[in-house]
Amino acid sequence: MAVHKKEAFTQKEQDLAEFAKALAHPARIAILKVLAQRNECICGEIVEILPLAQSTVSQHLKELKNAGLIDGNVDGPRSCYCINWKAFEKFNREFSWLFNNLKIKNEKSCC
Amino acid sequence: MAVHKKEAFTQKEQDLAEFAKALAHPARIAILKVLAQRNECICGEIVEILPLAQSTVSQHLKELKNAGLIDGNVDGPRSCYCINWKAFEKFNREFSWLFNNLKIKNEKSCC
DNA sequence: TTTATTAATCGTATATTTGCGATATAAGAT
DNA sequence: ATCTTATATCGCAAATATACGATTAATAAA
Repeated sequence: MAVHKKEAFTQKEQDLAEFAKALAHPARIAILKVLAQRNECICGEIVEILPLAQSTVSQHLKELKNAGLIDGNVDGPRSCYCINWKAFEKFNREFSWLFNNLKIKNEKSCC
Repeated sequence: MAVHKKEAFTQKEQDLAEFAKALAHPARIAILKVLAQRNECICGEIVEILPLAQSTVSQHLKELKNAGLIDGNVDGPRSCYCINWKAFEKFNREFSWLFNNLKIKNEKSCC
C-alpha cells in the first residue's frame, strides 16, 4: 500500500483494520471455517479442500497467524493450527464498540 | 491481487471477505467514526480531520460506498455521506454466524 | 542411514492498493 | 457570465497482495 500512513491513526483503528485485513480474503474465511468444522487441528486437509496450491494455503495460514487469529504448532512434518479465541473475542468487542457507538448516536441516517 | 481465485469460494465467503476488506484500513475505520460522531452527514470535515489529501479521502469514501457500508448523495459542491445500517447489520450477522459456528463446535482449542 | 511425507520458504509474475497532485465537474454566489 | 467552493476523477509512482512452482527443512518410517 505505498506510503502507508498507518502511523497517523490510533492504535485501536490500526488493530481493527489489521484484523479486518486478515479476514479480507475468501480463502482465509474458508480456512477458518475448516478449522472449526473439524474438532481437531488439521492442516493438510485444508490444502485438499481449497482450490489452491499448498504454498498458497501455507501463506494464508501464515497471515492468519501473524494477525493472531490462529495459533499453530509446527511438529516437524505435521503442523497443527487452531482458532485463537481470545483474539476473536477482542475483535468482536472492538467491532461492537465501533458498531454500537455509531448506532446509538445516529439511529436514523440523513441519506 | 493477481490471479484472484475469488470465484472458487462461496458467495457468503466472498461477501464477508469484501466487507472485511472495506474495513481493512485505519483511514476507513476513522472515516466511519467521524461519520458517526456528527449526527449529520459531513464530508469536508473528514478531510480536515484525517492526515490525508482530499483526493485520497474521496477515494476511501468511494470504496466504502462501493462496498455498501455507506450511502452518499452528491449535491453538486456539497456531498452527504452516512452509514448504511442495513449493511452493517448484515455483516454483523454474517460475522456472528461464522464466530458462533466456530465457538459452539470447538470451545477448547488443541494448541 | 536412506526414504518418504508434510509444511515452510524462496523467487517471480501479475494485479491491486495507497497516496498525491493536477484537473475536471457541478452548484452556489457575485 | 464569471468566480468560488467542494468533490470527484485521472494519471502516476511506489508498495503490497496473490498465486504458483521449486526448493528447503524437519520429522517419521523403512
